Amino acid sequence: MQVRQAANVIDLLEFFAARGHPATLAEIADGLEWPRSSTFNLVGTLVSKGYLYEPRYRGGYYPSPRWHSVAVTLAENDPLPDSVRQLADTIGRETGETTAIGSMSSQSIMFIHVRESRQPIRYNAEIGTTVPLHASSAGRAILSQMSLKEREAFYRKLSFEKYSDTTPMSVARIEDDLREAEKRGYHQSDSEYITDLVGVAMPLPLGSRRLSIVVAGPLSRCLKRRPMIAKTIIAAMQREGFPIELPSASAS
Amino acid sequence: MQVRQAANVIDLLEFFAARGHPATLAEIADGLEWPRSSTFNLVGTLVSKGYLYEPRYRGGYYPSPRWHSVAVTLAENDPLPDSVRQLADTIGRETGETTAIGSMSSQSIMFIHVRESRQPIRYNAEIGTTVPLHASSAGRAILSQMSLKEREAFYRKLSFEKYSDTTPMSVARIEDDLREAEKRGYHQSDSEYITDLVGVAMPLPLGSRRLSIVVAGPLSRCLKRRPMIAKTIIAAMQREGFPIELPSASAS
DNA sequence: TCCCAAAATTCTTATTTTTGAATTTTTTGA
DNA sequence: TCAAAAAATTCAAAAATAAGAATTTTGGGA
Repeated sequence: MQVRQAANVIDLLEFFAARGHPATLAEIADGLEWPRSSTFNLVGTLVSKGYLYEPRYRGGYYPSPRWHSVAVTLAENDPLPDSVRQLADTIGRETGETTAIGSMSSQSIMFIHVRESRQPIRYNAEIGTTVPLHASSAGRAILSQMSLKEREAFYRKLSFEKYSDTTPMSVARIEDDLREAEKRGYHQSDSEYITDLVGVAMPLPLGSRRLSIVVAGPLSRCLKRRPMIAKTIIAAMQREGFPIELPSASAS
Repeated sequence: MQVRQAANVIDLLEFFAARGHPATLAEIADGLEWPRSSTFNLVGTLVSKGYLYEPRYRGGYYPSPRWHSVAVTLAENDPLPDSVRQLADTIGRETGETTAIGSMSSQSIMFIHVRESRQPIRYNAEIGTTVPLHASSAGRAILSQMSLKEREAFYRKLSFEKYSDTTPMSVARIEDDLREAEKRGYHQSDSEYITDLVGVAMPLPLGSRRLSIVVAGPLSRCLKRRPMIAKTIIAAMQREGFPIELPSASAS
């Protein structure tokens, strides 16, 4: 069950991030299509908590700098090593495509670092974007780091949803993909979740964290380049001292 | 009316900021004294929004780096000039007491920048801390920048709450304080809101923003030093080119 | 491999919250 | 200065949620 007002807090935060300047109650209500009275209650709660304030008298509300100080504290405690950021940056520069670091998150994989391509047509992802674990190369690069037992636990909860014609729709198909990736030496995807989107991914174990690195871009530019992109990723990983592993799909 | 689940999102965020590492559902539920099922729903909502993730498989949840990227965007759009931060730092260093920049926020004043004293006994405030507009020197330094008409609008909504023996309990008393501050050349407070806390404040108009700067510390150390602290504040403001104003309490 | 304890997840209704409409306050323009 | 419009705030019925208890799943130890 979704907690509506928790989602509303997030929507309000993103509303302000997109807007970039204060908004009155009426502007918030109109912008998010919320009833005035609901907006009034939510804003009042966040004001009383110290997370919204009125920068100018009757000039509307804006998130207080407290968000920033809390977020910095959180980020300091959950550090992604600079070497990993640099790896993504290097690979992003060399391939010219959007490059991201993925981490498992429930049924999905979440990007915890993103280096966007500058091409006019590119894969637009941001930190926090999630994609299905089983229907993406970044996801399968994480699945391949799990034991068969762990994967089976995951499959038990998985409900297959058809995002496109190429979305894998069975456990057998996913396991096949993992075996093929092992032979090939890298994970790949072709419009399984987002139409026209092609990806190449490698597992990126980091201590006990299971991460993956993925390069993704439009079909037109990337489909044929997949082997070359994989070569670029693997070369950069070796240069920077990351282990190259594609554990057997049947490993226990 | 308070929106419970909005407050819960904030509490969860601060729970993680204080904890510094991932927590399982059970740990969150115990730590915040929430029912398991409610915790389950709230965490699920934040996960689906991309604001919580599982850094390690079954290793508990942690806020995703998305908080950080959104908070940075927000902070970039609501900049407090570096000159103001430097002013607070200078004054904090020179007085040895906690120094803050206040901004109006509904019925209160919120600290949007804080430079904490390093003394073992000191005023502990953080970004986002609020204090009553009428019962603090930082607040009256903001009130003094408002026209009588605006102040009257504020007084109409004000409900007088007795925080201590010296809390001002009438409009006349507040207006008296403003007049005295005008003669004195600075605003001051003595345990009006927090017992044992003494403050000295100056208005800090910044374009159309009405800010104030306040130095606050324990009674034992600060009561007699108030004139000296005021001198330090004013000298620093003049050096750094900030206007010294104590608008008449009766200005329209 | 099985069993047990702990954690996660589901389910249902009593309770709380949401929100449309009404009211009050503030701002704008004449 | 006044009137009209816009914004903020209140309120109570309607609707959605919270959370206790039950169930299922997981991980660790024998």
